[in-house]
Amino acid sequence: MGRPREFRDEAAVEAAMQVFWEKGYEAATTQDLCERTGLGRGSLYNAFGSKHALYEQALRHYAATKAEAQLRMLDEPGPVKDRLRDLMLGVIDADMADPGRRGCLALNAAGEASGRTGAVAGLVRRQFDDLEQAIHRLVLVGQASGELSSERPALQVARAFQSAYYGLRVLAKVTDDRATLLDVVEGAIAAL
Amino acid sequence: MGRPREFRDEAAVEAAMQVFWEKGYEAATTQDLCERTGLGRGSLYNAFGSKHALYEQALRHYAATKAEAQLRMLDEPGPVKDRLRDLMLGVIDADMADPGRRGCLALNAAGEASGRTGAVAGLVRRQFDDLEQAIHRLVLVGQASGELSSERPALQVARAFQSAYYGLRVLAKVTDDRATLLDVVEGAIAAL
DNA sequence: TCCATTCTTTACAGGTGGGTACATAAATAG
DNA sequence: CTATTTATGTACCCACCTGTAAAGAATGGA
Repeated sequence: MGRPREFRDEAAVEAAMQVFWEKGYEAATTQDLCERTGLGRGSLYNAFGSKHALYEQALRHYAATKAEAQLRMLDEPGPVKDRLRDLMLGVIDADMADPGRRGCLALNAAGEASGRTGAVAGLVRRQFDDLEQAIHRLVLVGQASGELSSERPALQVARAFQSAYYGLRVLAKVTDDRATLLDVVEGAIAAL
Repeated sequence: MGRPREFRDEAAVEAAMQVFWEKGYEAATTQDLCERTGLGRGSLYNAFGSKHALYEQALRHYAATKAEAQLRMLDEPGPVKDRLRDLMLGVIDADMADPGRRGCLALNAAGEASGRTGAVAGLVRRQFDDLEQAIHRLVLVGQASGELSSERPALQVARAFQSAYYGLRVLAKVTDDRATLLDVVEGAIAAL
């Protein structure tokens, strides 16, 4: 009972996520969050408790939407190499189309000192682990079908690819040269 | 003429670099900088002008010391694969020995929104380019001597390795599992 | 010795940060 | 209709942030 919320929690978290994504945790102000969510300070603190708690919610929301979409992309049919290549090409398109060069929120969180301890570190680690597992499964499929060589352990291959993936996202932040990023993609695929 | 400085500029920049490295640009306060450098606010602002200008100096200092040391490591004699492997193994040792998990300052700078525009972005880009060139030279050497296959363009190989290198540094921030990181190393070397 | 110059110290300014208190509004249960 | 519960809006707190002003301390040169 009691007075009902005038907003959807998820919509507010989505808006907050955008703020943290653009500015990072430290640089984002509670005023930014109020403006973007459309909430007054009272409502925002009543609903989420603190800036940091809202940040954690935003990271969870990112995992459940953006990161999840990436993982689903890997489950589509077709050759394993094509799926992994499409994952990287999709990232290049998305990152270069974004004028703010926000990159990956989880990766940004890992970069800030506040993201290397406590609950945030756990959320980031989980997203990294999920990606590792998804790639690992895919490599196993490729090795089973004979598309990929089975000379090296699947987990090692998966981890090397994952690493190249994060490196790609880092590079996409500082370079405007698509050719550089495409070299990374072809290099990573050739290494499978 | 005039009253002489009571400190060495480089020592102050080194101390400031440590602060930015540990906390990031946004979270570092001018008070942190004063305490760590041992300077009063007046001296600090007189010498460096602003927090942001000092940040740029710190990045330059990082490039001239830490990053430069990495590049020199690549110039030592021996097989190309060994040199590139040692680069990565050195990073694993350094990153895991660091309780603060600070990682690479340039990479951290790229993660913060303030590091994606203006002078800071340029400084970061330059460090990335320097590493790309160093690896590229090394791959060319390896291909010329026959140690590495010449099937793929040296620049592509170099860029893929560089990408894995940055991915490794990202992963080193969130995982405590050395085996994961060693997989990345072996995967990246095998891809040469 | 006196001056111009540069550095150091201290105090402070103006603004902004995250967070809270409180009065008011909107709903339900009885 | 009243009591209770929950949400909203406003006003506010106070700690802290970056940057500056001003006065005193060292230097070199005339």
